[in-house]
This record gives sequence, structure tokens and C-alpha cells, in this order.
Amino acid sequence: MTGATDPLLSLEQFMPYRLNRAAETVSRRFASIYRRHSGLTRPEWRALATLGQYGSLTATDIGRHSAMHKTKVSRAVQALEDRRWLKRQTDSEDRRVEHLTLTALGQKNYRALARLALDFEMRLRETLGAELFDQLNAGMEAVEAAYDANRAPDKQKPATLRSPAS
Amino acid sequence: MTGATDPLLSLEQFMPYRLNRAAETVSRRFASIYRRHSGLTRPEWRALATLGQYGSLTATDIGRHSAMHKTKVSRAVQALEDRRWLKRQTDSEDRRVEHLTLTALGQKNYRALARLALDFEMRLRETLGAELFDQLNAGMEAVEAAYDANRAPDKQKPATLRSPAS
DNA sequence: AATGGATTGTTACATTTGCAACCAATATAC
DNA sequence: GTATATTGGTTGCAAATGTAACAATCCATT
Repeated sequence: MTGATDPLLSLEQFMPYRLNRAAETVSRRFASIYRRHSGLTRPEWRALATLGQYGSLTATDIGRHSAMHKTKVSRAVQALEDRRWLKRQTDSEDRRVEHLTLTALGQKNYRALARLALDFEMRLRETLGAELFDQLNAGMEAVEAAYDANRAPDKQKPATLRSPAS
Repeated sequence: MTGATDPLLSLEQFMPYRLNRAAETVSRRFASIYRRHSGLTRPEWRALATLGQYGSLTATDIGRHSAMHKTKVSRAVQALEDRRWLKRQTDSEDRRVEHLTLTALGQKNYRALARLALDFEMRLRETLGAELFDQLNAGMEAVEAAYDANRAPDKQKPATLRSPAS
């Protein structure tokens, strides 16, 4: 009994698999840095970083921008609010939407964490070497571009995109 | 109140973030293919693919190889066994270890799914263009090489590597 | 203004996941 | 040989996540 047929597929070479592994590794490692420093979870860090970058956004904006589901965003925002790192401000014209902004405290922490992030990235770039780092970036740019075609710029109409069953 | 300080960090350019987004997108898309076709979950697919490639492995092997937590592996293996896609065979020398192999049925399904995978990859390569695709691959290769210390999340001896306090 | 349809954000529930405790078997120390 | 540590694998429980339902608000058509 050989047990093994021809290994039709080499998992190590398979793009989705590699992407996942690389992403997990890098992301986990970075997460452990800011978690130690601030205790933030990943969704919370993302929300913070998005807000820090854009100044004022609604929860939906954050979700769309960072590709997080709205419940995740909702909870992350809640957590950041509990820390007094952000404040909500109901829109005066449309009382459904809340504009989110970092408080002074939030900004202070954002700056510290952003520094950690840049630091991390710099070290990563050094480790990989500029050339490979840039190739990686170019590749991912392409992936995003390729699949972004199907993500409508402002609205997602799943109708045609999603699998019909389930 | 302006609300926005200088956006110290551009999330879209930030490597961990991009990696995650790219991986999620690609992986989700591929998952929807084999899920529709077979109903496998992601851990199950990974276990199957690993076994299909290597013929006979223990649960620990699968875990180490695919960077999955051992409970995840355990459950995935259980599920595949329930489908009669794999069988366990207790080692005669060490009765703790179980050697896992695909049944004929499992192999048949593996082949079908491997074809889907190769198909997917081929289309991806076409979409990105060979050059970018290869650059992406080279980049990820480098990431893996750089962080290889992080291989088996289960086996890690944290002492020197991990953060000292929680 | 009134009904129906979107849209924003939250909450309830089910599923998935990871950590820790656990059993069984082996290896090591005494 | 007996005690202790280690290892392969499973299970219980708690935390994280996604789906679906929801309340509140706005918009469109009538």
C-alpha cells in the first residue's frame, strides 16, 4: 500500500494557502506587539487606525474601508468608546448616522501605536530586503486590483456575485 | 476641532493590513468554490489537501504542516472520518499515534478538489499576469523564510520568543 | 401623511475558535 | 519497579465571530 496518489497539488505552492500563512504569521506577530502595548484586539486596532488616518468616519465607513463586518465594527467602536478613546456625535441631518472621532486620549494612543506600526514595517522591510518587499507589495496591489473590479466602489450588490446556493 | 491629526500611518500601504486583506479575499473566494462543491470547511479542506499530498500523516504532522491548532485538526479529521474520506490506523509501536490516510473515496474527492484548486490558481495567475504573480510568490517566500521560527503554533517554546507578560 | 422600501447601527443566537484541562500511552528519573 | 515528566490526541468551556432579526430613521411614491 503506497497510500499516496500523485500529489496533484502542492499546498506549499498554492497561492491561497501561502497568502493565508504569510498573512497570519505577519499579522499575528504584529498583533502581539500592540496587544502587549495597549491591550487592543485586532478589530479595535483596525478601527483605531482607520479613524486615526481619516479623522472622522461613520461606523459603516470603517466597515467598508477595513473590510470588517458591521457587527465587528460595532463592537470595536463600543470598546474604544468605553476607553474614552473615541466619541460619537449624531449627525444633525440624519439621526441614524454617528460620526466617530478620536478623543485627545485616543489620538495620543493612536500616535504611539502608529509609531509601533511603522517601526514594525520598517523592520519587516529590512528583513525581507527592499526588493522582495516591493515585489510583495506589487503583487498584492495586483490582487486587490483584480478583485476590486467586483467590489462596487460605493455599494455592494451581492446579487450576481454570491454563490446561488447557501 | 479638526479631529484629524496627521495620518501618521496609511493603512492601505501597511503590509500586515494588505496581506490580510489580500489573503481574506482570495481565500474566501476559493473557499466558496470548494464549499459549494463539497461542503468542506476550511480546516477540513486543508487537512484533506495535506493528506492528499503526503499520503500518510499523523494529526500532529498535519497541524505542524498547515499551521493549524491541534484542536482544529482534531475536529477536521473527525469530520473527514465521518465522511469516510479517511481512516485512522493506530501505530503498532506507539499506540498514541494514529496514522491517517485517505480512503479510496477520500482520494477520489481529493483529486476532484485538487483540480478545482489548480484551476483556480491558473485563473488567478492569468488575471494577475505571470510577472506579478511570480513577484507575489517571491515576496511570500521571503516572508515565510523570515518568520519560519513561528512554524508550529502548538509546539512553540515561548520562553525566549514570546512576550513575558501575558 | 402614509405606506413601503432602504439604510444605520445594535442585539440575540448559533457556530467557530482557542485555551486549558484532561486521558492514555510512552519515556525518563529515581 | 514506581514516580514523574512528555507527548499524541480529545473534550469542556469561554471568547470571538457571523447571520439574521431588529428598532430607529430616512426617502420615495402615492
